[in-house]
Amino acid sequence: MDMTEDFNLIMEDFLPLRDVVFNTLRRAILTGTLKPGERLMEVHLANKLGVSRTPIREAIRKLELEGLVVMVPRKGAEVAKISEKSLKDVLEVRRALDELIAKLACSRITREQLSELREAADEFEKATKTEDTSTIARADIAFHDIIMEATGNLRLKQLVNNLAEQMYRYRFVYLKDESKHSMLVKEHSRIYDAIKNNDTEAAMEAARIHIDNQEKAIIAHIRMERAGEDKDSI
Amino acid sequence: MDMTEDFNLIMEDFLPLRDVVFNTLRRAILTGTLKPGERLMEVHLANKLGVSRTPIREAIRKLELEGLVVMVPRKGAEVAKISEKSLKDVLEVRRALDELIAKLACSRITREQLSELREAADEFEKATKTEDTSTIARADIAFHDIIMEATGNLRLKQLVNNLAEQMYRYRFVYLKDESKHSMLVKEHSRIYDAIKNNDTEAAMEAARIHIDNQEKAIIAHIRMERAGEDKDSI
DNA sequence: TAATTGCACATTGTATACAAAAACGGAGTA
DNA sequence: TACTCCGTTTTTGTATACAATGTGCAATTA
Repeated sequence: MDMTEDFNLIMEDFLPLRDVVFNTLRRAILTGTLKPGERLMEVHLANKLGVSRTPIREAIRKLELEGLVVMVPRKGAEVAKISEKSLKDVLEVRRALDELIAKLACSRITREQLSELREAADEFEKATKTEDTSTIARADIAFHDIIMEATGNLRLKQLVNNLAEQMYRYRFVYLKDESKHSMLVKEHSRIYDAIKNNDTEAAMEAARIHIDNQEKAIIAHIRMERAGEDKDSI
Repeated sequence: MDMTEDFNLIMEDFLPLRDVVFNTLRRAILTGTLKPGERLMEVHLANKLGVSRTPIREAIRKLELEGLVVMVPRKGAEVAKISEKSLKDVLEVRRALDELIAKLACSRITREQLSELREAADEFEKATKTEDTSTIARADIAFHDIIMEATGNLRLKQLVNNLAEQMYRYRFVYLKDESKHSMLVKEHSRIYDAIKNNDTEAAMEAARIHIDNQEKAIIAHIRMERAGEDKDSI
């Protein structure tokens, strides 16, 4: 192999190698270091990461079930391609789940969580002033994590995390556009207000709008990206 | 080991052994042959199924990500315990997804699918007359599969399948009770009518009621089961 | 008797070896 | 040139070997 990919083992001490490899490969896929359609060859990865084939294979089994890689029989694993259709599918589900999250949060949020949420919303507004996209992204995640936590539903959390990963590489898209920042701040405020007032309908509506806007930005971005690239896979 | 579990390799020809093992173990867990908390010891399973440890381990990695087994570090895998809380979490999510399915099916179902759905509803009614629970279960699954297919959302299908598995062993509970059969038939009819008339609100409502009734039956069953058993795990 | 140490064994974690199938390439032929 | 056949190589699929860690039991000691 001529190319030297720029990823290395993510050392999380005392985790089994398979999990270390799993996290490493997952991050590489989600950040785009491993590109859609790229083959994952076991010996190659094993040499690159300095482990044997066994942990590599076990990590690939998990990535397979997570949908990040697809297996071609007797050929091995390759990074899953993300079509516009599959992204729309994901967003369709996320919309429903985000509405559920908003609804549950309304009835279950505690006083402390509510004040944390207020702070997180303020933090987000402050972050949009810094113009640093990754700071903004962190603040956005923090805000939504609090709402997620308030639902008290672990399974829901797990599912949404998994779905969120599928669109990870597009997260920055809708945060980079400064003209949208004030709108995002307003949307967060609406969500906060609705939850505070225990107004289920308003909370769900606000969550829906929030996702809709993300969807528009992401789809637009993908179309652009596709126009500039080669063919049918994004 | 003194006990002889009654499961054998499910032979699906030309699938890699790891997938055969995966299906075998999954079915064993879902049907209760492998009980919650039971340890999955690699050599034991390997001998029992007549393969080496490698496919066993790879199958376990997938079951792990699916949530059917949990790993205890340096101790190995054991069948996940299902608490009432986690089941409620699952059902809460399923309710939202089933409403989404109903909504999408309303707007996207084709003429053929609609007539298939009519037939499936009739088949279900017929099945309830046979008194054979597994026949009824099959008919129920067939009915819901058609609606699922009509949504055209693969990701949604995948998620719901996974969630459904978590409650698989309780599926029979709400189908065994004959007194509920006429109600189930009515519920299916309501769902069919709503979808046929493209009445989104009614379809979602009907789906919600359908799940609510399942939830009640399952929770009641679990409480009974728990009362008759030992301790805190179901 | 109760506690503790140490050893043997059981079990997982990781690496390697072997088998089989598919991909590749080159020689030969029309 | 285009095409096919055949062997070589690469790569996955499966099995086994080795390492490391935990667990239980017995023997020893206070």
